[in-house]
Amino acid sequence: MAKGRGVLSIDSDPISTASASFLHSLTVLNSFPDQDSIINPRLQQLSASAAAAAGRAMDATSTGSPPSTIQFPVKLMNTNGVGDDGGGDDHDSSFPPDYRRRPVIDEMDFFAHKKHDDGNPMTITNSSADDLKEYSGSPAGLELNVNTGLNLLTTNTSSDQSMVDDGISSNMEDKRAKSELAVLQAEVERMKAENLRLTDMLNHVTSNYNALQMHLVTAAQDQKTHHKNEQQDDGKNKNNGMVPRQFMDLGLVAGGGAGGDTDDLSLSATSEGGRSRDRSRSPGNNIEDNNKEDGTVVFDQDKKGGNDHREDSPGQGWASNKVARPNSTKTIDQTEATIRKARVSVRARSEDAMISDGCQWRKYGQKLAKGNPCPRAYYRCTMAAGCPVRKQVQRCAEDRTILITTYEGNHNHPLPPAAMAMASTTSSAARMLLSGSMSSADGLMNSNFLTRTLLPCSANLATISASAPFPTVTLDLTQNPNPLQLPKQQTQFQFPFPNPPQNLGTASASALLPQIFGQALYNQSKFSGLQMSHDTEASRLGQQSQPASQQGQQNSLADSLTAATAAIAADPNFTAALAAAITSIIGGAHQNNINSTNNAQTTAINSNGNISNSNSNGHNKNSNPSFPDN
DNA sequence: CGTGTTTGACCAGCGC
DNA sequence: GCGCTGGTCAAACACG
Repeated sequence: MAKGRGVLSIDSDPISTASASFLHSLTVLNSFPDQDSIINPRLQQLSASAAAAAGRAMDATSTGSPPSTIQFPVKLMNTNGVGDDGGGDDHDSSFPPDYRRRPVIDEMDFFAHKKHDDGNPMTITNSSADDLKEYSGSPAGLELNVNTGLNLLTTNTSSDQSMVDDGISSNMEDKRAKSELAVLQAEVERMKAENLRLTDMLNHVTSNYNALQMHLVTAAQDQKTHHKNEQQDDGKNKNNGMVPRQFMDLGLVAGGGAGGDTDDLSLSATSEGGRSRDRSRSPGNNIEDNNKEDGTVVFDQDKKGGNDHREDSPGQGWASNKVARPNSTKTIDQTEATIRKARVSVRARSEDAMISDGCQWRKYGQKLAKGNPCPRAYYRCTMAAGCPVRKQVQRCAEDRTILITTYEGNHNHPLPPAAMAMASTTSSAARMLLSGSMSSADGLMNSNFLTRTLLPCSANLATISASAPFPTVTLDLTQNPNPLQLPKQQTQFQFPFPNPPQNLGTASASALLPQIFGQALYNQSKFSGLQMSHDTEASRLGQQSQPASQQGQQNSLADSLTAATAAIAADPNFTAALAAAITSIIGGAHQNNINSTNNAQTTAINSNGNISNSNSNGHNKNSNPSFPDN
C-alpha cells in the first residue's frame, strides 16, 4: 500500500462492493464481543474508546466517515515518529533496517516495541511485532495481524489509562485514537487484500469453468465432425469404441443416463462399431439405425412409420417402461428406468405457449390431463434424429400465467449455447434428484433436505416431489412477483458466457444463469454425498478425455464454483434475477442470439438454426387452442 | 410441396 | 375385466 495517506475505497465491482461492504461491516463489528473473542478478547474494551478516537481522528484526517471511503493518516517511514508516538522512535532503532523500510511496518511501529518485548509482560506484543514482520512480506503490504495491533493497543491502553487517570494531555488520547485507527485500518486492509484474493479466485474459477465449458462444446462439435467423417470414411463397421460420444445430456446423466436414453445413441456409436444395439429396445425392434449406403446412420425418423417411435420409446427416455424386458439385466434396466423416469419441471411465468429453451421441438400430441382444464402439450426434440428428449408443456391450473415445462430424457446431440443453458439446468437438477433418489429409500427426502440446506438460496426454487408418478424436481421460477421489471439486475451478475460472441446482452447473462443455477444444483448433489455413479458417467460425457488430476481439479473447481455461486446466490436479488433471466428466455426476447431480428415469440429453433416463431408466424393454431389463456 | 400442428384413435399401465 | 388416465401415433389439415 501506498505510504502516507491510505485510502480505502470500495470499488464499483459488484463482488468487490459486496465484499467491501462486508469488510466494512466487519470493521464495525470488531467491537462486537463475538469478533473480539476470536480476534482479541480485549478489543471490546477498546472499541468504545476506539470509536470515539477514530471519530476524532477521522475528523482530523478526513471529513466525516463516508461509508464507502475511509481516509486515514498513515505516517510511514517517519523516523522521527512525528505526531505518532514515541514508539516510532523506538522501533527505528530496534527493527532491522529492511524492516524499517517497509511502510507497513512503520505503521505498526506504533505498537511494536521490539526492545520492550523480551522479558516484558508484553511478550505477546513481541510476538505480534514478529508477526508484523511476517506480514510485511505479504503481497498486500498492509496486511497486518489483528492480534498484533490489538495487543499492542492493549499495552498502550494500559499506559494510556494511567495517563488518562493522570488527566494528561489530549495528545495521548489522539495518539491512542490514531493507533486504534491504524489498527482498524490495518484490519480493513487485510480484509481488502483478502477480498482481492477471493475476487481473483472467483475470477479464476469462473474462467476455468468457462474454459471447461468451451472445451466441452468444442469437443462435442469436433466429435460430431469426427464422427461424421468416420462414418463417411469407414462406413459402418469401423471406428470401434474410440469415439466418445459427447453431447449435452438433458436429463440425467446417470450411468445409463446419458447412456441410458442416449443409449440409443451410444448405440449408434457402438453400432458403428459393427453392431446394432446391444439391447433390443423392445420386441420387434428394428428401428435403429439403418445404415445407409453412404454409411450414415439413419434413425427411425426416416421410417416415420408408427413402429419406430413406438418401439423406440419404450427404451427411451420418455416414460416408457411399458414393455417389460427380459431380465438378464433387470437390475440395470430398473436403474435406467428410474433414471429415465426422472423429470425436471420448470415453472415459470410466461404468456407464450412454450418457453424458449434453445432446442427445436415438434409437437406430437395434446391431451387434457385430469385435474387441469388446460391441455397438456407434448413435444419432442427434433434437433437430431432420434433424440429421446421430450417435454410436456402445460399451464398451471391455479395460476394460468404459470407455464409448467417438464423435461425428460437426454439429448443425444450437441446443443447450442442457449439450449445448453437450460439443458445444463435441468440436467443438474435431475442429477440432484437422482443422486438422492437412487441412493436410499428416502433419497427424495434427502435431496429435498439438501436442497433446502446446502443451497438455501435455491430452496424455494427447487423442490422435489416424491408423490409424482416419476421422480420430479421442480424448479420454480415464479417466485419473483414481477420478474419483468428486473432486467437490469441481470447485469449485476456478470456471468461470463462460454461463447461471448454468440451471446450478447441479456442473452448471455440469462442464458448462463440456468447454468449457474444448474451447476449449483449439480454441485449440491455432489456435496450431498449421495452421488453415485454419476461421476463415471460424467467422465464419459465431457471429461472423459481428461486425466484424473484434471477431474480432481474440476471437482475442486466445481466446489469452488459452488461456493462462489452460493455467495452470489446469497444476494437476495438472485432469485429475482434468475427468474427474470428465465423469464427473458421465455419471452424469447433474446433468442438464442442467433436470430436477433426475429422479434416474434420464440418457441423453437428451425432447422437452419434460426429461431422460428411457431406462435406468431401464422401457425397460430398453437397460439392457443391449446392454451386458452394465452 | 414441405413443414408443422391438430386431434381423434390407439395402446399400456394402473386401480378398483 | 373394466374403466380411467397418460402417452403416443398418424391422418388430416393449415400455412408459407
